[in-house]
Amino acid sequence: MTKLTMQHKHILVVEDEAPIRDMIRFALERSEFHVHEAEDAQSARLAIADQRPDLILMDWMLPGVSGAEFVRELRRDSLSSAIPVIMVTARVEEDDRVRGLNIGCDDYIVKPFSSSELVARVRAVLRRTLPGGEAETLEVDGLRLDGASQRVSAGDDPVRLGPTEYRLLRFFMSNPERVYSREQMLDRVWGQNVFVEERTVDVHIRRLRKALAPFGFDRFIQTVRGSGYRFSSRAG
Amino acid sequence: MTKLTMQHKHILVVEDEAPIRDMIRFALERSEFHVHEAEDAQSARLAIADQRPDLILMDWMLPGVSGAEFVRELRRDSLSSAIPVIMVTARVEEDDRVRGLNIGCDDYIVKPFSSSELVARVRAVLRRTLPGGEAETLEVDGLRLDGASQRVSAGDDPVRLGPTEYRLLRFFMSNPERVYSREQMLDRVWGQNVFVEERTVDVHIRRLRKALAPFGFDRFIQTVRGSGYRFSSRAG
DNA sequence: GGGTGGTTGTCATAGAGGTGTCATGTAAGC
DNA sequence: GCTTACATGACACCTCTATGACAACCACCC
Repeated sequence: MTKLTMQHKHILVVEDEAPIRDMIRFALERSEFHVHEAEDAQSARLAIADQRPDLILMDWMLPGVSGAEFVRELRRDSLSSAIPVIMVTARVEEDDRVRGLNIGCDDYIVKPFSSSELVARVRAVLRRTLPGGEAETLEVDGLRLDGASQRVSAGDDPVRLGPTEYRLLRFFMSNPERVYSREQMLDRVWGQNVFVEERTVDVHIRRLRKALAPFGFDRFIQTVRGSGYRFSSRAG
Repeated sequence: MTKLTMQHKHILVVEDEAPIRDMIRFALERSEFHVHEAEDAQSARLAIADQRPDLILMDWMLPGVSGAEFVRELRRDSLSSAIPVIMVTARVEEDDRVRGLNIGCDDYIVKPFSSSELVARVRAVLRRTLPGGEAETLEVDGLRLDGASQRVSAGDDPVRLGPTEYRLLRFFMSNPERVYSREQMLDRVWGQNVFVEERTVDVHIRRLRKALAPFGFDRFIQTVRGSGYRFSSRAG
């Protein structure tokens, strides 16, 4: 497990209104987070590539792109697909659109909010997503997932995985010995509020198993009938 | 088998102000949840024992006990320790709120809130906590049931169980040394209001015994003629 | 622009696997 | 010995999962 202090975590605030940005910065820094700022999508992209923040706090309304679109973009890129996102919305925007669309954010917070609420939600999301930061290297019995290079290998042989299978495996390896329902997996691998059939998980499980099978590692991906799946190096 | 869809989940609303209770009930029922209500801690206790809700929505300020205290109480009792709790707080109470997520509740929501925010948070929490229910690990004399991985092992050997047998064993292990009638077992293992022959319990008892027999643990499942069954590590 | 190779989500279908009920065998209590 | 209650094996039904195929989509290159 990584360091338990979530202080010193880097948070990127993407918000075009300076007063709100300041308020957020003040609240977070008082709680000992490191804060970076971006006013628009473009500078956010740079900041992400540059700083590799641990969490992104993003306004729903950005000049140019909509928040939803931007989150989708982030999720597509393997560099940023693992970074949790908290969406900031105004109360008036807070209806169907925000949560009906395919946004893959991890939580959201409604303006106006108090600084303690902000900090609490940031902490909660970090707590949920922390283990398996992203750059970490995970290894189980010769199956190695290198977060920095985004590569998976079995012994000396490389394992070819699609982006989704990679994220799925990373999720499993950072949360082993534990059953997850298809719904939970959609939340944590695909992103929250994404409208995807639950059965789609089965298909990606199969693809992951297929890629691991030549090395015998498909035995790690275990089906728990009626509940979901589990990653475990021990026998089923 | 019971359907696992999130609709039809039972939610207990613990709130002393009738208007807010009504608003919550309206919002949740429109989203096809079943709602039960309680005005204070005492009637909440009864409702929990009686209805076994899937989620509790609790006001921070209750007459008598504080919400925090009540959550702590719920977490201590094995009957309720696995039920997720969303705390409802007023904006003025926000100082306490930060502690909210450390208190043992799963999320919180600030008054005034919109019904869509309420429903979204309820759904999110249910999604996170769905499978398996209890995550705690139970062990008796080398027979181990691990809630997180939904796995049962006898010493080092895994024990293969179907879903129903797993739930049955978990029920037994968390309520040992006590006789339960077939009807009680149907209620607590199959779910209330399920139309199943009482004799079916016998069959699942047999299946459980069969799975445990290779390790000698079938002796824990004891028949009490005329009454039902009992789980006990002591001789029958 | 139009391929091209790769990835993704959905569906249809096949196939395990689990479930509830019954018929029959066996033990317990009187 | 008789009655009643439980144990057990078999079985038809049904739910859940595995798998292959496919069309839509994307990034990239010619």
